[in-house]
Amino acid sequence: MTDTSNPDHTLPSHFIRHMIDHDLASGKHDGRVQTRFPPEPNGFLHIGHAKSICLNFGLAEQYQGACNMRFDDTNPEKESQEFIDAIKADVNWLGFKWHGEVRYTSAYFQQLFDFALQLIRNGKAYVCSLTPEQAREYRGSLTEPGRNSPYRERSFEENLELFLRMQKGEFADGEHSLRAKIDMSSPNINMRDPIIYRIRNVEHHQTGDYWKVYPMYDYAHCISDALEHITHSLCTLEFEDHRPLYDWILNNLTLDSLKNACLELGNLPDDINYVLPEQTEFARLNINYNVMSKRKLKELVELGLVNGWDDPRMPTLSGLRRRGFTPASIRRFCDIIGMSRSESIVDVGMLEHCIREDLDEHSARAMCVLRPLKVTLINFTDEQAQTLSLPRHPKKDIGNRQIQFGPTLYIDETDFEQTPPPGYKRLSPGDEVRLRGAYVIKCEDVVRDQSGKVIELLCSLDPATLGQNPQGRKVKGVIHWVPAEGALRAEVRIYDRLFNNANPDDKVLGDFKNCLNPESLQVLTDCLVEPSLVSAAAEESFQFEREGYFCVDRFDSRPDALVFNRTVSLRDSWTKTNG
RNA sequence: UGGGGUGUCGCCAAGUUGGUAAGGCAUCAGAUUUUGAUUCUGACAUGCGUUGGUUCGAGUCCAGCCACCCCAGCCA
Repeated sequence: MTDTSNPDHTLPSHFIRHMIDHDLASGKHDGRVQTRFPPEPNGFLHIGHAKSICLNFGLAEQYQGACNMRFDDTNPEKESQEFIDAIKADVNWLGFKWHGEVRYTSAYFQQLFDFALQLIRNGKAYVCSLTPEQAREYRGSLTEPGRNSPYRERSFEENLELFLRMQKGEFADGEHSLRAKIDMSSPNINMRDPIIYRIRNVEHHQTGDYWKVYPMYDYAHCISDALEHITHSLCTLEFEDHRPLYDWILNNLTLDSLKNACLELGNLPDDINYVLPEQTEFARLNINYNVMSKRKLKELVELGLVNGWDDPRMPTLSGLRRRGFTPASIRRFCDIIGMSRSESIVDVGMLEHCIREDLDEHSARAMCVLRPLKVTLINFTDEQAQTLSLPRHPKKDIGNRQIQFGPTLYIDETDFEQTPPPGYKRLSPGDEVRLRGAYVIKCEDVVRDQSGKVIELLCSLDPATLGQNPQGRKVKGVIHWVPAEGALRAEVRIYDRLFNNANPDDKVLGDFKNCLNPESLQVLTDCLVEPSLVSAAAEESFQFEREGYFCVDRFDSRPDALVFNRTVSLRDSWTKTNG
């Protein structure tokens, strides 16, 4: 990635790296680091997932280990192949390579089922026939212990028979469940005989209609980790209370059976010491002015409040991509936000900083006039027209672009002010300004329509100012422009934050949708871009000088009808302090 | 009022076995600049949720408070 051009960027230390260093020093996993990224394919990935992706894949890279890509697909009702495809595309786009083939928890359903049989045989699991409502009642509450299920002491023969019949499809959803026999009075509710298998008579996107019982996350995840010989199982804070269960499941299965299954799957080099995986939690990512929950993002999509999962205003990876964010900028962001166990809300300015940093260095410059205002040069004729050559980048030598300079051109409406405020450095009546890469011009007259709106500026040009400063006076400002001859019409989509409130999740708002920013999308259809942009490729990024960074929309832009998305504006210390 | 966590600058976040508060973002000031961009320079926590205690010395140890987050899906 572009990190190679930034030798200053060193990997920050954090508690997970410290832990791994410690494990490695003690020889715990024979010096191996095996991680995994385990999304459920029930939605699109967002920037919060990027944190996890960068962590898991990044750690594997740093320690010469490996990171598996695994779809945690134990709940067929909410999942689909569409999401699987989108997630794989996003991870690839971010630039990470997973170890071997893509894994699926569903590919372990048989092993998982066999391990359940083992638990039943050893009296560690039983079939419970309480209804969901009754089960909730028996579970107790946060402050009161639960009560044992009346089915808790069924014989193992009966449990075995019932569980087999559950899988045969003899029962309706919810009629029975398989539960781990742990402790109904545990202060940790996850340990009150958690359900590990439920009946679901539905088709699974990977396994079809073969299975009638599906394992729960807590049961499947730890075993899947063990089967893939994961050394460090990293997840977010809300799973902290699940860790005792993660360990309980693995510790109540025989180590040999786990190891053998792992060996059979080819996930364990036979000369290596088999150690069970351990779960470690980190804080999930929150960014102000954004929502990060899959449920809320899905709601925005389904209610049509945004134009799909890849709407450029969405914090999804596909949205950020379409907006013009680069994989390098997102990886960099994940690096600088750090890793800790304290819940925090990162300023969206950090993300903006990362994309500006990347695009400033790598994107070509170009000129685009968002709101065209005609300028006619009164002392310059068609015969004097010439071709100007401007560098594509102010610091890096990536060639030049050609621009026609003639007597008619366009500047931005906002670069002219009839009565300029103090400190104004643009064009105003009787004043001079430089046209970027060209001459200094002076506003001699203003043409208005009946309503008084300025529709044209008549300016004079100082022929001695091409490539050099005028004698005896200082010209304060530089503005961008586009030639009337050859400029291309373009649509430019300007995006603002999706929410007006820094914390859309705040309960006092009632609903997060109450603070949607009605002006988050502004479409400008009469923009003019310089001729060199005819050859702009889909997704290519440019800095439109003095405006910001823009990319060619990967879906809607055509050579004869260009569409640009503003990724982010330039930093601006002028409009920040003035209107 | 059960259990599990977290509290270091406006926002993130480092802080080895206690030794006298890294860095980034943002902000402010100045320099350079044919992008009010970039770049550069400088400023920005006697303070580490709070109250006590131990100590020559505490963000780091101890105790008590306070605040916030997570958990009662046959979701993940």
